[in-house]
Amino acid sequence: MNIFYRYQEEVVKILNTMIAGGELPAGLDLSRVKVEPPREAAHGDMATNAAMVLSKPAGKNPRQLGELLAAKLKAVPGVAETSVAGPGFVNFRLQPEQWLEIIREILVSGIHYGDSKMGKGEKVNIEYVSANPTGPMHAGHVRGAVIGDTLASLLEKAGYDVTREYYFNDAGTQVDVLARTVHLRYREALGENIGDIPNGLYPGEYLKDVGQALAKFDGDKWIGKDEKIWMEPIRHFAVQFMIGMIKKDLDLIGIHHEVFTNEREVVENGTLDNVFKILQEMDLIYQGTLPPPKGKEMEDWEPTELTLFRSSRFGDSSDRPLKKRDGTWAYIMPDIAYHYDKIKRGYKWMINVLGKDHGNYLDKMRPAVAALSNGQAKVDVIFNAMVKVLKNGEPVKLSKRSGNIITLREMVEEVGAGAVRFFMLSRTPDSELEFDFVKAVEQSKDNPVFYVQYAHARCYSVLRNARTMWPDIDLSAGALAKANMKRLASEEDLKLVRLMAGWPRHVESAAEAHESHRIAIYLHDLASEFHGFWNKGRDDTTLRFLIEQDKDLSVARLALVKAVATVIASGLAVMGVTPVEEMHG
RNA sequence: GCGCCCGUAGCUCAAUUGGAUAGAGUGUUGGCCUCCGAAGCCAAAGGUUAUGGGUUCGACUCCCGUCGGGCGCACCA
Repeated sequence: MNIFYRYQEEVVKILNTMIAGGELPAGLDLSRVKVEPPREAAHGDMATNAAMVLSKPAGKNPRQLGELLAAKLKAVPGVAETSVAGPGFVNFRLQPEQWLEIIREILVSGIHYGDSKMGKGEKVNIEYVSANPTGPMHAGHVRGAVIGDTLASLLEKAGYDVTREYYFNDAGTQVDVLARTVHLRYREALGENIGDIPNGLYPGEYLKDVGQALAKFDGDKWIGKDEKIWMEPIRHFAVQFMIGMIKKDLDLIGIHHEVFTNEREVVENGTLDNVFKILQEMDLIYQGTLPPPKGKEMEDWEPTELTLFRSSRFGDSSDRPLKKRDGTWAYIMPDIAYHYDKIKRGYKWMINVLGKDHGNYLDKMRPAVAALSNGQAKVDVIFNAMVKVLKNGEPVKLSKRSGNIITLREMVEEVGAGAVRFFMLSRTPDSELEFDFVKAVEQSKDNPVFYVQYAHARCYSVLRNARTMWPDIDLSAGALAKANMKRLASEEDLKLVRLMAGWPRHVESAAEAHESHRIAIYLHDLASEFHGFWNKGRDDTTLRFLIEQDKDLSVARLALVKAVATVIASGLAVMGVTPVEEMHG
């Protein structure tokens, strides 16, 4: 259990005793009482807001209440000293052993340090990538892919039951275009001179592979036939091929979805009709005419009676059409049906990672999900902004082979999967990101991937040197956990430990906010603290990790170093980045 | 015009979801290698958090207005 909760419980226990003893009025709401690390380390190890939160309902001066609480808190085992500060914060320090215990916990838990039960095993569905199967993965897809995949890992670490899902549209006009292009490439594969790819078809040369595969598979059976005959089989063939290609691309950055759902299936298996019926039975469907959009000049607007969904009952700005005027389904209908399918599969949260240009997707889905789940399920959408791909500050030249895009494969081959993933998480999703091929492999502190990896490698460097110094030393986590941690008495030691003690809190708050990029920020902080410690050892020999004359202290420091490496590895694991034990090059 | 997102150091971005003196990197200035990896570290400097109100013990964070930017705006995917 995370150490802050432990002391939060102690604080609540004290408050309850005070209520029982009449020092505080009964019926106080203690849910807002928190124990957190103070912003300034100088204030203490932990701080509680209890006195400030309760002063009004308890009718007491916050400082006085704080003094009362501080006095009682001081008697709690493990607490070294307490004080009241500012508007009524109760700050307290723990006995160093309390902190040092964290090192043992990290060593024993390994990469699972920071795992939480916050999610209570609730089912969460994260849908990401979801690119249409018409081409290879490219720069435009990578960011959402990494954000979604990392969020999935993060939520798993926080105790949710996560499904990684990919939804692709194989029912729209784009896949028909794909089929036509593939037919052309197929004729080419069979020796025909097709000339330039006509406008409106996909120019990328990657479709040559599909054409060739089709030629090998079906021979010349589609030559000279009418489109009506070959459209469906070739579309199917091409879509399957592209999905296979996308899976291979995603594998390059370690992304593996568990469930692939296609739109055609949702339509053909009747889910869509079923959902419409359900909405009708709920009396949420009617025939009506919407007012024109406010203020916008619509030259072609004319009042039309459409089949409408009463989404405004669920917070939407207006009702929405589910059928076009010709009676066919509006485009949001399959999406609604798909979400209904997810609801039926038991998800409490449905998270969707989309590009910023999808604007009001959330507004459209939320009412439908609220209606269809009876308010039980929630949708969230993470919108991510564009990635600008640069090389030394200059826009990267586009590749002909892939159809004038920068493919994921090129990115990974040039800088490695770890750097790609780390960079994609280095900013909040909604801000634009520059991905520079040169910077991503630069070996300096400007490069956050390098900086964090370097800290990890340095840890292992220390461990290697320890073995040189004491060839028979046992560096296993189990052995190091038995080190004499009390020797870690310097402020530098404790700063690192406190930071690592906060890892479980970061995991939980990042998971709750659905913000995977915070992991990268935390790791950067930790790496920075470690590099700082390392350099202090240059001036002050008592702060070296390895001190030949003092093996007892050295072993304790080795435990600390191993713990740092473990927490970094734990964070990188969430990000899907492999930690390195040595830098090379 | 309506809705959503955003506005933080010269630049690129954080800020433990309402906490105490708003932090990193870059750029500028000055230091640190007989020493576990200087691929790094330390120090100085840089701010009325776009702006005006409000909510409360306390606001970058929540609410309202204004200014500025991005995206989306009946039935097109």
